Amino acid sequence: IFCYNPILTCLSKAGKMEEARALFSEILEKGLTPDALTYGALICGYSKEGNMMAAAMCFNEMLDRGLLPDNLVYTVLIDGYFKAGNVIEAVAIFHHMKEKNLVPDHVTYCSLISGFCKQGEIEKAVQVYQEMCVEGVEPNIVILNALIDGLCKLGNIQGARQLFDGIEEKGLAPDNITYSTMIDGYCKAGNVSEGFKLFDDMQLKGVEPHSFVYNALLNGCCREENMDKALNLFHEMLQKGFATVVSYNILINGFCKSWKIQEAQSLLETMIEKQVLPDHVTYTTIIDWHCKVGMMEEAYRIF
RNA sequence: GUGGAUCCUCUAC
Repeated sequence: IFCYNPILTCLSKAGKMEEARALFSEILEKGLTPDALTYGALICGYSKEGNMMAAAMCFNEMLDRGLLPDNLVYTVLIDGYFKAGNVIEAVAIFHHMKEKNLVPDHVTYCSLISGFCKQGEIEKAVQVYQEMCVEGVEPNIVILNALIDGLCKLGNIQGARQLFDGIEEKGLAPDNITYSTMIDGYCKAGNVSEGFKLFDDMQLKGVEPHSFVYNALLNGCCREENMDKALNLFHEMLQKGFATVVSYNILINGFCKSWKIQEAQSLLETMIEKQVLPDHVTYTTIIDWHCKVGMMEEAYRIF
């Protein structure tokens, strides 16, 4: 079993659950006894791919064998249930974990907070955050990022900004994700200039913006249909090597929204030249807009 | 020790 576990872990991590399942059957056929790590690997893998039925079966089998799931197993289950939209089960698992006297850690709390945020239940997320603080788990930057994002996405940009402004007095420092979250929040709220202000601030603080930050701003410019500004930024990105397939997708969509289908089309050719592989988003965007303007022949050709 | 958490783009739902 000690030989099988690491292989199983690798398969689960790579998302190859059919193979993991086959290996697990082989373990049973050989008369070996799976241990907590064996089940842990399977549960992680299934949860990650959103197969919560299979994850739950493994979890129950594990309990039936008298094996004790650790913090990590509970956390991936909570995370998986939230991502599958099953808040009830996620919360039930959290309670189960506490009944077993396990101590939820940063990652567990973060999964709960982010999960509630994505379900639009920000007050629950805040409640968990407060409970976490009472339990003596100090907030870290990842947790604050999750909360800030939740507030932004629910349109509470002021609340997000308050949390953001309080980061340093907690002895923490905003990172690239913090900035890209806030900047995206401002851009989506229609306040692109505040996004650029934060973009300057972060550089003054020595946090070098990476591609997500640029992409958020790029998208902000496109939403304002300010394609000149978008192109300026894009050239900076090209120079710094931060232009990804997402950056191209944002620009292509921006041009399409401004009815500049030709520009979008030539950008598609540029990206191919530059060895940036178009993905399904690129093609969905281009094809969708060709349909919208009635260029069905061309849409089919690209398809 | 090892497996877990947070940010950007399109369409549809």
